[in-house]
Amino acid sequence: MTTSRTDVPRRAGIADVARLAGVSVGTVSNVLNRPERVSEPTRAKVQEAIEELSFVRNASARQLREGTVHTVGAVVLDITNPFFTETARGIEDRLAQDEYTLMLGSSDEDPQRESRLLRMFEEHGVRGMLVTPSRGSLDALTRIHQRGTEVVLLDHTSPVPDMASVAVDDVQGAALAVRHLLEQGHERLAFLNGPVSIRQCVERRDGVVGALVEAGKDPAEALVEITMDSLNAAHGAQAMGELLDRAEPGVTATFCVNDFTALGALRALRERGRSIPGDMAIVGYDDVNFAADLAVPLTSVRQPTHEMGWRAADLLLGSSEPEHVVYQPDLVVRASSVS
Amino acid sequence: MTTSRTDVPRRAGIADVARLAGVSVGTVSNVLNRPERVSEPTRAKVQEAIEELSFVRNASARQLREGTVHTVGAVVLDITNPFFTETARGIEDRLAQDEYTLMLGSSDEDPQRESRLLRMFEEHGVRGMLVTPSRGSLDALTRIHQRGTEVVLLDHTSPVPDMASVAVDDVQGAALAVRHLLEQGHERLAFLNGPVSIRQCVERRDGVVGALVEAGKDPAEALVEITMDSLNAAHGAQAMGELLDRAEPGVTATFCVNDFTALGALRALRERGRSIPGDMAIVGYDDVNFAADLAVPLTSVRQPTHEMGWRAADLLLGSSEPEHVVYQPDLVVRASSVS
DNA sequence: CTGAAAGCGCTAACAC
DNA sequence: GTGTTAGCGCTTTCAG
Repeated sequence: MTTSRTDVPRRAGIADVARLAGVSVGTVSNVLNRPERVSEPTRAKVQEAIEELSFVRNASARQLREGTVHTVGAVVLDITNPFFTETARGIEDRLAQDEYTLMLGSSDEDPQRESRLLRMFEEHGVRGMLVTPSRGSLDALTRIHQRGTEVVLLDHTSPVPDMASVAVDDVQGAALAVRHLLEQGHERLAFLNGPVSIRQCVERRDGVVGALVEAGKDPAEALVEITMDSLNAAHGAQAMGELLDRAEPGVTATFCVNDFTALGALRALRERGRSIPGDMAIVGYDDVNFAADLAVPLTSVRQPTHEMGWRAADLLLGSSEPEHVVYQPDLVVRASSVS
Repeated sequence: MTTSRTDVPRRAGIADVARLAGVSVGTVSNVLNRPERVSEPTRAKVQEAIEELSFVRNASARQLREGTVHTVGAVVLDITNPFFTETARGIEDRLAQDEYTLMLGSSDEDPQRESRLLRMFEEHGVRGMLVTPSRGSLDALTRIHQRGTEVVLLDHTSPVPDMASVAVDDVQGAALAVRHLLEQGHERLAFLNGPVSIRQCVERRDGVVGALVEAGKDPAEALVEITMDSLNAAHGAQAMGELLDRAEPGVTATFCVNDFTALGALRALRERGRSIPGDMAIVGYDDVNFAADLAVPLTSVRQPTHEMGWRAADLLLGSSEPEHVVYQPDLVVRASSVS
């Protein structure tokens, strides 16, 4: 004996509410959207009917009618990367203020996965998208933008003036780190960097070189760069091992392109009995949540991730002129670089 | 001289495509949804028109018509918590397989924020929701479920058989940790735990006590529990300091309710010159990404987070009977607990 | 202040 | 194989 009727009672609609309250659908809609235009008693009746039927608005129908929605799409490279996790939280917090819903996806820098996300967001008619573009996806974004969906680039500067962007200055971040090490009296530096296919690695390299030149040094002499395939602790440890094996004279400080790499470098140093920062000073990048609590607290470059996400969403919802925001990172000095 | 026509050309619809291709809207719809029913030449014409107009389907209209959508909502406590970040990625990966869109929100265990998210998801007519409920929100979820939206509880066992759930056994996780420490020959243990308002803390405590009893020990004697207000490194360090100050005789191992706490405990031990694991063995919980790369690699309880998210989404999309999955955690043994 | 009715863009019968 | 058409649930003129 099935009771399909009560099992899944068709969701009550505005018409059901109107019927129960003894008014027209127009009035119910007014109660929902412009309550001030409805007399107190009718409003009460309608509210009661809404409770009674546990009526839930149908966002699709609303959006179909209104054209625009309270939904924003975001594409990051990988949500498990702390940088993007924090950024996503910033986006979420700004959207919550205006009761917007966040659609989120990770592209993994896979063009196919990325374009699938962009397409889905566009189909859903999002109010706008916040996108960390991977290589070569700007064309697609430009087309989407031309078709009328607002786009804010995340962690990327904009190629065109009418597409907003929020980024952080990687050149400066690396320069801060290197200037700090030079101020501590180090004469030669190592730089554990990632592959040139990663934009951040290229820009941080520019910052490193720039700061050396600015200090009157010849990068060819003062800098030892080691390139890693991947930016994790294992590769960081291996790269530091290689550096120590080379026994480069006078290299007393290392700048690591991110904190995980630095974590590996610290481990390699300890395993070889080197003291930090006595034998080797270390600076990382990202200021991840555990940087301050390591055996030797790690000096690191901090980026305003939450703020970036917040601001990117704000650019979208604020809907003024497209802006191009570039944040400046900070250096958080800890024991790994000062004695 | 404004060109509002070309500035924001009204998004092309199925009707525009039909007109340009010289066919009817029905045929266009068929090309989109059941291409096999359309002759090759017409399909080509339609595809061409689609390209030409850069037509993008309107998901709202589709959903309104079809009733159901390719959208799933997820509510976690805080996306910046690594546990949920990994879970979210698992959800995302499963959804990607079926071209579903993920709507995501963090509740911060704030009932208001949570119910706002649930309401928005329900209004959007999501296919289902994956929810980590905070205290007392099960009633709301039950109502939503009764109204016809599928619900899968995340990191929480289900109170009713027809609401699916995916959880991990916290009692077992803690028991694994304690058994391991007992096997290493420790006679008395400390347990740095969080407040009873956190379910996990209560269950892990049960696991700790259970494992002691199982080993024939009296928890009142063999266990020193210190309660922390918050589960971060600072509180962990403070709690470990307190433990050392008390100079409890024979306490040679500490189980920390999570890895951040353990990180703080490790720091406190080092600052006081204690050796790890010689003077004090440490076990954490969560196996965060940096656990293996610390100065003393941390033994920790690993939970299949990505898998949990994946499975939760799979329960939803698989749409068979509601299931109640309970995962068993693993203990990852590292240097912090074995000499 | 309230009601009636016209769509928003699309899908799925149902005709042809 | 293709065309016609009736809605999906809601908002919003426009009358009353």
